Amino acid sequence: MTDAFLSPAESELLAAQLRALAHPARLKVLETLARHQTCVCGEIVAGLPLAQSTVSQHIKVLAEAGLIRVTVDGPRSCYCIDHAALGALRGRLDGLFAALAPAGDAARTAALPD
Amino acid sequence: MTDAFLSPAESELLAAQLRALAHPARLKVLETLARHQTCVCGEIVAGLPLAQSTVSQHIKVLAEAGLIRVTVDGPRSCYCIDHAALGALRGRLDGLFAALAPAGDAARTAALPD
DNA sequence: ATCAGTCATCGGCCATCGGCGATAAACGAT
DNA sequence: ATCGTTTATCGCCGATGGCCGATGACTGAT
Repeated sequence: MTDAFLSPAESELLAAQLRALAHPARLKVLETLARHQTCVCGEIVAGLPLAQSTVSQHIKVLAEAGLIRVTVDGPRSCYCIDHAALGALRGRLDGLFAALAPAGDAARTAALPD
Repeated sequence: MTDAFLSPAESELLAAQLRALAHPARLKVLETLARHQTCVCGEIVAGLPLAQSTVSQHIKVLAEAGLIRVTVDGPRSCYCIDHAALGALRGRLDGLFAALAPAGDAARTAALPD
């Protein structure tokens, strides 16, 4: 484990998923999806100060990153958080933070000065 | 806790830091910085297939996101990971993942099917 | 068949990103 | 003062992102 913490492919994947998360609107979409724990559709649009087409784009980004799943349910689409993918991402992030921590400082989980 | 998991300001900050992380080159910069646990300078450039100016830009992005700190040391600049900021970010991410998890599923940390 | 509702996609607009080479700025050494 | 070294900044470019309105595809109901 002294060679490379992230393979190029891993790095690319992690970066892609982080990029999908790295937008307030998309964070809000995920939050909305989590609140109604089952899938919703146009409610996401209602909760954002953006046009429907824009929200649709954001949803697409999240879906392409594999963070949410789409289910076509009649005339409307329902989305839900892919908890497995989110968990995997969390694992990757844990690995990243562990790699970036000073040497073997594995116990540095929740002890923050501020 | 039924209202908003992320305030608009929090959301903005988190998104900004995630965006800083969301690039393979910048991940590599952080990795390099972590390996030489003290600050380095042009070694970062040597470890990347990019021009010096490009790397400098990436470093700037990381610095502006508050993830690394710059110390001018004579003619050369030394960078080091801001572990406090990284820890804070990790905390924010933990909060995010907790908020996105199904209801009160706090124990879903490392049990992933795939 | 027609209409209304829902969502995805298209095209356009502008801002930002990511890359580069070139240049400037700061410093140590000669 | 003049180099050489190191880093930051400046244009420049193509590509991408984010936003919108408009349109299209699909469905269910009339």
